[in-house]
Amino acid sequence: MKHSASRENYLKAIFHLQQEQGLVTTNALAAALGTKPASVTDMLKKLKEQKLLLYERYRGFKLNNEGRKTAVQVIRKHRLWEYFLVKKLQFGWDEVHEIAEELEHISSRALIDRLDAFLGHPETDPHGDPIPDSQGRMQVRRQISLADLPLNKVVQVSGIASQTTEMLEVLQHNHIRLGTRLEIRKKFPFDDSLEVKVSNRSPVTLSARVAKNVLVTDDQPPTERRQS
Amino acid sequence: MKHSASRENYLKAIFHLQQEQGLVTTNALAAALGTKPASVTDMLKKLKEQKLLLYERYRGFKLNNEGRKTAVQVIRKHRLWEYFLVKKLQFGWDEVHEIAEELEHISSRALIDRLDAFLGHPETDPHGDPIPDSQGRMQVRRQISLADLPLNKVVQVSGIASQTTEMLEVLQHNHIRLGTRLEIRKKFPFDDSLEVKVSNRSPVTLSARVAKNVLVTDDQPPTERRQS
DNA sequence: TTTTAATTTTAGATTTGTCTAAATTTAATT
DNA sequence: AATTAAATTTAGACAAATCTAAAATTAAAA
Repeated sequence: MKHSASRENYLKAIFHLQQEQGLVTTNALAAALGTKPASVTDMLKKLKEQKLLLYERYRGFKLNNEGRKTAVQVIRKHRLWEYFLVKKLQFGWDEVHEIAEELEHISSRALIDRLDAFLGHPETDPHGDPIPDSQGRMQVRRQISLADLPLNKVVQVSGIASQTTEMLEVLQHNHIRLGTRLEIRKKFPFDDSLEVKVSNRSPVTLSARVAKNVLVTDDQPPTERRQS
Repeated sequence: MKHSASRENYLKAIFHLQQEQGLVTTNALAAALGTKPASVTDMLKKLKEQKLLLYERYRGFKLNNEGRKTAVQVIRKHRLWEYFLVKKLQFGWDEVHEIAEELEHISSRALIDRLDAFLGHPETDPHGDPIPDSQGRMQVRRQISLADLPLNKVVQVSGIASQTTEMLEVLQHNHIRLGTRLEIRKKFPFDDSLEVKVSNRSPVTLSARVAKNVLVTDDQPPTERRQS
């Protein structure tokens, strides 16, 4: 099965929205893809015809098994390429997303399996997101949002939900990156902003908006995998 | 300047045909691209509008400076990726062409420059073809066709002109690959076939068709580079 | 130098993915 | 329950890249 870059982007976006929001709406998908709702509807019909999607007009949609499998393979490719770019080509973790968006659409299966081996079968990408293995299995991660973290509990940054350049700029400015250890010192109910202590630095203040998009784990990364 | 994959393929094909045949025809280009002459004409008009090509209807065409520069960058990407696939991912030199055809259209300049550095600025790809540097300069190679080689002169295989799977299969079967040392033992004028002694093996016979596509150098690879 | 053949180009159609504007359906409010 | 608002879909159009079939041009042969 060969899919166009555009189709793959739709599948990937639907997959991610399914995970986060449970149900996906045409508008949300259009926003995620930077396209228009009408275009989304057009594509949904095509994906349904190709049996990648369960869809009935006006009544919502979700990936079926085949669509999910394809989406996970695209995510696998994206994250392996990100890992390659950071670990082998010395890119910064905040520079690789755009490039991986292109590389993820290279179709060769042999390529990605050999790349995986070359990299030593990494389990998480440079943003802390789990990399599906060649069977589509992916680590389960007990991530919570920094916004939901109780006071004075030390955790490790394990993922960034919204990876816009603007967002990553804020984090970089505050010396927050994957693996950074931090804890919440104070919460301001007025605007839900937080005072956060990062490693051995002086405390910084993060807006609610930023905090919501910083994902943390209080655990060592677990090693179980489960079927996607 | 961003160009579509299709435009880049046209530029690359025109560049190669210019080198080999001197002048390029619509039919030859269509054949090289596996497309129809009418499609070529359509694209020529677009490339002319984008000022990558000198073209007048019915009167032939060739790349201008801008078009040549773009073509060379695509070739650079193609050959660096091939080198990466063979040297880092352990692909065979006869397996990488298709994959590099996709990878060559990834647009990031930073990516290709870092890949180049990661690979140690290689000068030739796994098929023996020179890799243009970041300025588009490329090694001059004194290659001649095996078909034009005199008897009993030991040379090294330095390039394969026609890289079809079928062709590469013949070469692999006869243990001929890049860097292989060989000499011609006998020429058969009847069909221009050759008896060739490969390294320390027993002699094999090659058809004129195959011999024409095997390129050899009698020299150490020269190190001058010249502007493309 | 006509005539014939080959090459190249145009004309019109098709596919993929997108858009705007209008219509339809569902959800929310009064 | 009727009305208004929001979300979604259809209808029709467009750009890119391709195709087939027919026309135009150039080259080759008689």
